[in-house]
Amino acid sequence: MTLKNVAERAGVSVSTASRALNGQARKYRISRTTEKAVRKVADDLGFQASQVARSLRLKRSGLIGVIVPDVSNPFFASIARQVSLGVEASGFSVLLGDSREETAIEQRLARQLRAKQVEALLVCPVGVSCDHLIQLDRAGLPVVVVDRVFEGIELPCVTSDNLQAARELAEVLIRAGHRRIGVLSGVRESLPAKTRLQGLRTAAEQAGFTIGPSYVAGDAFTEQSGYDATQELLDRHPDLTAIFAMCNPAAIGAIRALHERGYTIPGDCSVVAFDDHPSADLMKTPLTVAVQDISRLGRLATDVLLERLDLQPTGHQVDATASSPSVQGVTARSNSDRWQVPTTLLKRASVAEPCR
Amino acid sequence: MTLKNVAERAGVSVSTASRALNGQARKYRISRTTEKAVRKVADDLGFQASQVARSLRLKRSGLIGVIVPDVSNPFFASIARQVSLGVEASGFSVLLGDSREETAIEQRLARQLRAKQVEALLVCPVGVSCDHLIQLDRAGLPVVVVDRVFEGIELPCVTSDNLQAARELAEVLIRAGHRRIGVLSGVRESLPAKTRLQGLRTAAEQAGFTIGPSYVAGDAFTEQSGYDATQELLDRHPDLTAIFAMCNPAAIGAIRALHERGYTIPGDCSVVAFDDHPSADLMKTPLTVAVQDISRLGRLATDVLLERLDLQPTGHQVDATASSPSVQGVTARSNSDRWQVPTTLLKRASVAEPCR
DNA sequence: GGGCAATGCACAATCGTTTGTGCTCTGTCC
DNA sequence: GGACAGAGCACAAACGATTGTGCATTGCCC
Repeated sequence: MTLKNVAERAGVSVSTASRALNGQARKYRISRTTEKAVRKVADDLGFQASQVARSLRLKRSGLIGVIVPDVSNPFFASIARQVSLGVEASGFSVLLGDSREETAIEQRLARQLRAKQVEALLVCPVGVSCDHLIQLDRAGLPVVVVDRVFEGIELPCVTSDNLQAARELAEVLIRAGHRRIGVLSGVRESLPAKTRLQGLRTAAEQAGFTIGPSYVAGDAFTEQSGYDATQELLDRHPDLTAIFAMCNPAAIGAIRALHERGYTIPGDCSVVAFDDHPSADLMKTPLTVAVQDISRLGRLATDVLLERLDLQPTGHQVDATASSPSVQGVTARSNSDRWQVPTTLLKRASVAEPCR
Repeated sequence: MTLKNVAERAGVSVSTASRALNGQARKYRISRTTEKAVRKVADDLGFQASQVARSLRLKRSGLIGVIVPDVSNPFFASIARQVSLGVEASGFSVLLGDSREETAIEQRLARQLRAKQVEALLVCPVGVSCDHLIQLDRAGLPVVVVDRVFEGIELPCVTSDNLQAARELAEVLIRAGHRRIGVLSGVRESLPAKTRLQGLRTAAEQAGFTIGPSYVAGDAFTEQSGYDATQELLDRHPDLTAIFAMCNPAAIGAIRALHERGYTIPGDCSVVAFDDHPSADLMKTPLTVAVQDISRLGRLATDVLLERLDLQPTGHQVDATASSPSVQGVTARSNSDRWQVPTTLLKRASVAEPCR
């Protein structure tokens, strides 16, 4: 079914058929009679214009690339979902890429998606570098980075308000009296990890103590890393009274490690973490957590993306504020913007006063 | 960067450049010198052939559509992931669609994806009908259905071995002595729900009792449905001693409902369910479950898809067997095939002998 | 009735590839 | 030296849409 078929069967030229179907009838003075006729034929034949041909001509693919480290992780799945739903209204579809937490794959995917002519790229980067993304952006492919931000990244970034969240989370521990707090870090060089650590340390300083480097372990946002880091911390500081996990999987790992060592939570060791778990209330150890508003994160990212494409955002206006006035000098483009989404603190039973 | 630019800069024609880059040099007697020259220029310019133009010409988009009811559900996310990883090697990308559990949206997405010229569609249908999918398939767009299968669907389907799984799960309850078993059904008309119920009933019959319709409630694979259905069942049969949930979310809903009523698990009521939960061992109520091998499900579906596209499956051979000899007569095409993946039974503390 | 505006549509170029065919050389052999 | 084979490449037609422009026809007015 091509437009040509429709045109022939309607007894008009291809151009007329095209205009009739695209609502350009008035503009090009196609008579109502002709318009209806074409429409009817198209309906009867079940005609669907080839987006490929259309893309070629219009130089607009209607495709948005989304690259995440692991789609089966609900956090990223939710983001992918929000983007998918958000851009759909504007006629876009989402091309999905799973980088399996590897920068090399991320790069390959980015190239592959570019070849498919995606009009924009939304990436949750995996590694510590994203020169390839910056290059793409410079080459004219709008890139938006979500969650795993880096410093001086020169790309529009959407994240949670990690500083504030970390501070609040830390204060829960500090007010309960904890001073020897172990930190399960995510990817060290990533901005979320750095910012959260900074938030924690700020809170500690205000309470009159510091958290030394030996109290920080781990280097990935994974359960395994949380488990290993906890073991490491407990070896180094058997007198640890609390654990501050930078993501939920790490907290799960910590719980496993603590259980293995016979520690009770929060009796022997309190635990707080970033990100909630859908059925947290049914867990043996209901964690006190800083909840990221994932769907808002996804929506915001989508809006930033659509804005960069000069399209109307999807209805829910971009309600976060660009925070940092300007990053590292460089060109004063809008792509040094940072967008932040507030988090919610959820107190649960995993924090008690230290008994040691 | 178009091929034309490359060609000009290399001092050759577009056709020569094309062939040089596509490994057709030998076939069309392009000299090695020219070939290398073209390659170099392309590299220098960072040339990437437009997949859009290429698609138009070759009538192959390199796109696979994946439609699931809810990407943020780890079950579907995992499937999407496997497909994404599996087809990537063959140069395909995945176009993602989220039907939000609504047939109307599913239909719209299917049309939209078809317009984008996807070469195949993998769908986890939401509703009770999928005529639109059958139509697409008839129209030449290969469709593969996963998980939410229907009877007489006339499309290749990939599911878990629900009959066997349900039987095993039921036997855990029956051996413990349960006879009054409440069933939290998923979408009633869906084959998974029917098959699982059948498996349960078969096991019951062998044990010499039956499960009447009043012991079955619920009509969706969701937590809410599980919660409501549990309340309903307990109202109808206060003497219920066990609950058989057809999916994990429903089981979670059941747990909530049971807790609300002050029932203990498994003291007052045992619970078994389909699908596991990643950190099930950390739950207050570790459920006995039939675990679907989701990634194998996804891989198998991908392979079936690639086979329908006449491509080599992705390495891991299609190891499940087409079970039903033939469905409902109709054309003896291969698209009446059923593929099944075995499940694993995981016994945990949620089952005890009935005390009432 | 001739001029002019408005109406209604078709022609053809274009987007960036792929690919069948045909043209021009160069060298070899008789 | 002319025929001929083969090597090496260019031409041009697709693929299926969009869109600027130009060609008819009609109606109206003076």
